[in-house]
Amino acid sequence: MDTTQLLKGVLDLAVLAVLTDEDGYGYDILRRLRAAGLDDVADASVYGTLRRLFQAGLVSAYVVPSDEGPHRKYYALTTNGRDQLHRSGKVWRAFASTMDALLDERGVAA
Amino acid sequence: MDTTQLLKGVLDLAVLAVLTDEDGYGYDILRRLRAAGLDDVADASVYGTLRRLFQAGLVSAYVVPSDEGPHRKYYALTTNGRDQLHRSGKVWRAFASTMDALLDERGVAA
DNA sequence: TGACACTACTCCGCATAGCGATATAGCGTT
DNA sequence: AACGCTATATCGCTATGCGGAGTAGTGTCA
Repeated sequence: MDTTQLLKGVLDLAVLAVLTDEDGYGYDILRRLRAAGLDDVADASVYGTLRRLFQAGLVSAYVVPSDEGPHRKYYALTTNGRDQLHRSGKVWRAFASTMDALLDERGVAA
Repeated sequence: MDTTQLLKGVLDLAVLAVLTDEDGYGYDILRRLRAAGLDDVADASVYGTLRRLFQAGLVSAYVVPSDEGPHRKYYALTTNGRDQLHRSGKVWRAFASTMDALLDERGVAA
């Protein structure tokens, strides 16, 4: 199968999570996600996600000029974003447990 | 957020998995999924998934008349379906581990 | 100088897939 | 007759990740 479909609904969560490390700009967040093992994330997906999170008030944004390239648009978690992160985290854990149990009981092992 | 998005790409896997129990028809598969904890699965999603799995050759189908209602369209795993189930299972486990690690390292606990 | 590569962001349009609504239909219960 | 449960199918909507193209700034290397 395609990991593309698995990302649906989870990318928001992953982006919020890596932003707990420290504020970050799109391209950097992309690198953090890939470093975390989400190799197949496309850049357009991250930028799109950040725009949605911003519109939802889960992250704030500020632009910083850079010496070594184009300007950077930094994003930071808002209080709402932090709350949402923990809510979504719980939902994800519950969902993953359900799936794991479903597979375990039927001998679909890793 | 919505468990709807989390289901993307996983419903195929879940349907294949519950079919290892025994052959099943759509409505029954829906009940098995809900019994397994996937409460929010909609019937249309299951029927759509079964049609796709059938077209992909992962399940076979046969119709059985019923004494207690409308006819039932039974689906059974094919060899390809069984192979796919284990492949998809591995992909899912790997993906879930990646996400868990990403969340764990940032203190996003359940 | 020109070609290229990496960084960094944006926009357009596509594809996938789950869902709500609706329709059809058989059966049992009230 | 009306309702509800079982059972399937179809239509169109929607969300969201992605590919591709474009725009820029910087540095490298021949």
